[in-house]
Amino acid sequence: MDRLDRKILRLLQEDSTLAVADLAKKVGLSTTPCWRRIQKLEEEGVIRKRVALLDPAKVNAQVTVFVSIRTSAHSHEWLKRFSEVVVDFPEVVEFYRMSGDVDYLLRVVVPDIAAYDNFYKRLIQRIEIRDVSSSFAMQQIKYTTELPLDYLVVDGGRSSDS
Amino acid sequence: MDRLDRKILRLLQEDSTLAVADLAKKVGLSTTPCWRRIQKLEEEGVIRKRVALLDPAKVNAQVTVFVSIRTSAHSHEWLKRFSEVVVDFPEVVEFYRMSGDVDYLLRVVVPDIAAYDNFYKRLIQRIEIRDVSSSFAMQQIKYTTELPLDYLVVDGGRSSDS
DNA sequence: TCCGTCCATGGATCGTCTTGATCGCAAAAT
DNA sequence: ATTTTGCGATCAAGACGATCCATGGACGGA
Repeated sequence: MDRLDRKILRLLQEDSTLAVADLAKKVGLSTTPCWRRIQKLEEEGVIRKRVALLDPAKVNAQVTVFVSIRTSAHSHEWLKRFSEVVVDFPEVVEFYRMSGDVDYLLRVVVPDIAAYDNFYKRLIQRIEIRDVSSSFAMQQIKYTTELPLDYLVVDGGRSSDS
Repeated sequence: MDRLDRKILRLLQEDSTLAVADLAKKVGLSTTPCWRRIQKLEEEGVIRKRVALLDPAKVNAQVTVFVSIRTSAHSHEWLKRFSEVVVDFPEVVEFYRMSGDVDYLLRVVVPDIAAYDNFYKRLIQRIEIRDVSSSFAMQQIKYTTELPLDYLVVDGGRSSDS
């Protein structure tokens, strides 16, 4: 994993439709070794998958709600079922177990407040939850799937190269 | 926008490397009209872009921190500068303006707590912020870039088809 | 010096994309 | 009832990119 791999990852995170030849040119390699590096990154699982990102507004899923859940002392069974139920909802796009005050945090995506209410009802109908609190996002100022590559350990030192 | 478009979107959200011919087969079309639909969805901006998703652990960015920011009455200038500064950090992968108690919510991705501390210092060094509170995620139970397509308005009624 | 690793280059093959043309069906319009 | 219109199916063909192989050269370490 060196500076060149990092460049490749940076570019593919932005646009995975780039042709290998173009990618190679930008990275400063010829196509064959560039192609091999991509293969390796995929084999190693550094590149997990390639997906299409949709416009939330265009698919009528423009409202984000963060749902904080507190759950004082529950059985292992409950936790298991809780996870399964939550993960099943396509509206739940992120789901974290947290430290501190809140136990679980969900990011839920819906068209509007009415749809969120409906989602909420369906959720608490499928599993009993103690303490729930919802916060609505007014605006999504940044959303990216690009992970920072600054922390990658490269063998050639920490060149913070483009 | 009909049931077939929805199927196409569903599949491309999962895996954008699917060949048009295979996609067409799964959708129940022949390749040419399927290809034309994909083009249209891209022109219309329903499909925003195609990207590679990386494994957070493999790029040393496995820790998620949610940062809640409260900011009692600030100037428009401050808000503008605040947004610019925050968006600039590659560690900030999501950034929302919220309703209710918290004013802004960030999702920050770093390798460990030490790196978060460093990030935090760099942030408050670049802009003065009143009230900040950080919550660490212990576990990422679900993370998907797939938006729910159940709310899409299709002309052929609400067939909740595969 | 010798070896191993990595790159550049060129070429060959193969699959896929992309486009155009034509035909047929079915629903909507007149 | 007939026409129009809007898909989709099918066929065909050229362009393009991915993939793989073989060769030769540069560089650093043992």
